[in-house]
Amino acid sequence: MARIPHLTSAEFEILKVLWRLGQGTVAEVRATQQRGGAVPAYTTVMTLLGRLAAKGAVLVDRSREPFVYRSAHRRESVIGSRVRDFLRDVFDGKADSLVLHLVEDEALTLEDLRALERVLTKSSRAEEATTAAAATSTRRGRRAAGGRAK
Amino acid sequence: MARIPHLTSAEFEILKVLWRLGQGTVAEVRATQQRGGAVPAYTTVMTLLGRLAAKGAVLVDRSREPFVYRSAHRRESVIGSRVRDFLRDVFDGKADSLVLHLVEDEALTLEDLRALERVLTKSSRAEEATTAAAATSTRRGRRAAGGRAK
DNA sequence: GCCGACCAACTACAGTTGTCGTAACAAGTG
DNA sequence: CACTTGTTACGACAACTGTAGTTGGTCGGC
Repeated sequence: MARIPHLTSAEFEILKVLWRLGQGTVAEVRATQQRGGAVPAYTTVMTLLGRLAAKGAVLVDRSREPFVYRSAHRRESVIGSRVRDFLRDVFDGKADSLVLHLVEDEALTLEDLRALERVLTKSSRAEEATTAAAATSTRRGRRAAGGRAK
Repeated sequence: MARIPHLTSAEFEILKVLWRLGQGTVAEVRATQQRGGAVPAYTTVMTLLGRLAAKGAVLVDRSREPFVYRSAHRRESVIGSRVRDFLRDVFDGKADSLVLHLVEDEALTLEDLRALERVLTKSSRAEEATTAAAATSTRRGRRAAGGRAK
């Protein structure tokens, strides 16, 4: 599980664009960056992509010019890392505390929670089915649920 | 609803201590700061408390020496602000996306979710009851569920 | 064969953050 | 009283961040 380097907020924004595009040149990233109003200078985007490349967060294809950049990690991994950090810093690592807060703060309703649960119940059943199928056929299986802290 | 100023991570740690203590002097905060191993220098804590005071995040009682500091905002408010920022930056403001991620990332199990729901269902019923009682008796009421975005 | 459009490499720079060191002062102690 | 101890007020600083200007090379045209 590759460790995700620390990303500043400007860098993270760049990554989000890269995930959206799949990959892109400095100019493409710059054009896609849709934050309200001002587009950052070309060199600003370049600097950021350079820093990201330096810390291994993006890969650069220098065989083509202009260089083509893409994220070195899947979106889910990076976001997962951010969530874990946030959880550790703010909720002492306890995910249920966060969800509880969300509901109490009315960012989420009880109904949202139930809807989510329905979706998840269904998908988890589907996954069990495919896992079982895979197990009996290809014997490939998938990584079982790892041990979660506390 | 007082706007919470932006807090750096070191500043937030100080606030956490202050909430734990209720209030405290530089020395007390410093002693309570329990991060693994190294205690920060006395002046480091002072600088941080000073910066927090400067941005209105903590209140200082200078009538007593050593000065006594305490958070200017309730824990829930500050955390709520942090959560909202995080949600906006990482999940496009969608709380349900975050919870979905949590479950998919196994930080939370379906069972945790159900347990949470049970707790919340019970407390929301209790709140309804008290609200109704308050409404019929003192006419005081409480802020109704505010409009949530989207 | 010079020109403007692109592009990568550097350099720059002010602001922010995390951590301290020093000076100066009040109170307690031998 | 000379010292030690606990405090506040300031100043410092290196690392990190967000943003961008400058330099110098390439390439397709006119």
